[in-house]
Amino acid sequence: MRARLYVVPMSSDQTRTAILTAAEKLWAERSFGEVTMRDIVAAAGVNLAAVNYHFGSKDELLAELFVSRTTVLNRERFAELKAAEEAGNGQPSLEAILLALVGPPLRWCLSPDHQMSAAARFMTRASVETVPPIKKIVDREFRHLQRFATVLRRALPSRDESDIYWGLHFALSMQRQTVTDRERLLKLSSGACTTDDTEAVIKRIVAVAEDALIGKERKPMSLRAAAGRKA
Amino acid sequence: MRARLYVVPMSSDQTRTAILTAAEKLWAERSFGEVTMRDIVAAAGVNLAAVNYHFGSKDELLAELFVSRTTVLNRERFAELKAAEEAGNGQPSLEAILLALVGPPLRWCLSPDHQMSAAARFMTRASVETVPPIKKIVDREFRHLQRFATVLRRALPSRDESDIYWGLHFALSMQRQTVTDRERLLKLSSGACTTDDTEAVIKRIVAVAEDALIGKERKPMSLRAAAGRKA
DNA sequence: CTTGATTTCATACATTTGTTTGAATGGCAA
DNA sequence: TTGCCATTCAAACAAATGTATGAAATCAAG
Repeated sequence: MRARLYVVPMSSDQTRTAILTAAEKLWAERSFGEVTMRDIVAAAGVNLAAVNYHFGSKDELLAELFVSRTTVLNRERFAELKAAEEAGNGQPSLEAILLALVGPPLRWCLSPDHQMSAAARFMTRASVETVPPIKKIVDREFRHLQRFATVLRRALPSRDESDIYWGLHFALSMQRQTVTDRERLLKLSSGACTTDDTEAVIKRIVAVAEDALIGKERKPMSLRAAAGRKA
Repeated sequence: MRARLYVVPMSSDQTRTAILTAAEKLWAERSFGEVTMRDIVAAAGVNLAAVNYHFGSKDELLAELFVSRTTVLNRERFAELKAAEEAGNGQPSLEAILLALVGPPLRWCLSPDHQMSAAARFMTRASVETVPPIKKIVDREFRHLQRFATVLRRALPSRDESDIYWGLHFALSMQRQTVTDRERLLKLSSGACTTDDTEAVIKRIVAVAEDALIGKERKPMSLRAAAGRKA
């Protein structure tokens, strides 16, 4: 083909976007330190100096990308939550709350759109990253989770504080590990655990999280020695 | 103090152990690439060349450490599983199976012993690492999880293949995220979610995993719009 | 077309990285 | 002691990393 010996300059925004896209894709699969600037610019098809020119530094690129995604994710979550609140006259159902919490990131991850899928994996990977710019942003995330805790508390007045937070923690645990381990789970189960039906997966996780939060007024039927009650 | 200007040579084993201990502690908190050999040898109080001399390379150090911990962890898990099988005349209870799966790593993590605690965090961090030597070892882990899947299948003959693996996945999800997010959860809940009572935490996770695996013959009582059945 | 600001580019820079080297040190058996 | 092997050590190595530089190229306005 008529290879471009000299790359035709993109409009500034195109270069920025190309970098962000490439970086996200790479960081979705490898950790921050393992992805070099040269990897990024190669994948983006731009010059090495472009990252520093447009973002200042590698750290700032990561921060900007992470903030950007976090903002969108939170917007989606709270939009769903708000819709559920209105549908329930101010008091959303437990199921609706959990759907608003774990639905958006799972839909990203399981989406056939590679970009969204990468975004979800990037976010979960970045949130365990210990590089300074991330830690700061992740800490800010607390505020958002607190709001979910508040709504959950109202929906489950009989449960005490720790039950609420443990339930929140378990819901997020399943969501996050599903994002990161989707492939592994598929292999482990020899293909039994597909994630083709996104909403089915989400419902499955929400159902378990519901049970975790509601507690056990369920009585077992099968072969189970009397499960020790919480000491 | 009488500082050793020239470090008194340790017996070979002491140096090896010091390196392993230091590396594990550092890798429990930062990712593979973010911890340098100089960090490790400084923390271990040994010479820079010691790592290469005793382990060959940074990769091999990581691999040896990871294999070592994995071996011990699996031994503990299967010892508990075997004990449960014998106690149940070949058929361990669902609770016992899950206890054998998530109990050991959680006991490590929540242990007051800093070494064990670091080991647990190191393992979960390492298992998401993408550096080649780890990927190979993690893949080998499949065999072990398969054995848990087999036992679970026998304990729950009515549930189909995917339910078993999803349940396994959820149990491990909660276990892993609890190991990595213990501190965050404590802060998020303003101290409500303590992990002082290790066995209580384990029971909590096992209980949720049980519910996930048994399914829902529970009927809700509270304010819940008819939960949409799987479309 | 010319001008001036913006963006791209090849190249170079200073650090930091994992690793290697060869001399020095220690313990221990002969 | 002597000699030998394993270990430790300071120093240096090449390679890779993030960043900076100044010239070239591009674009938009006059």
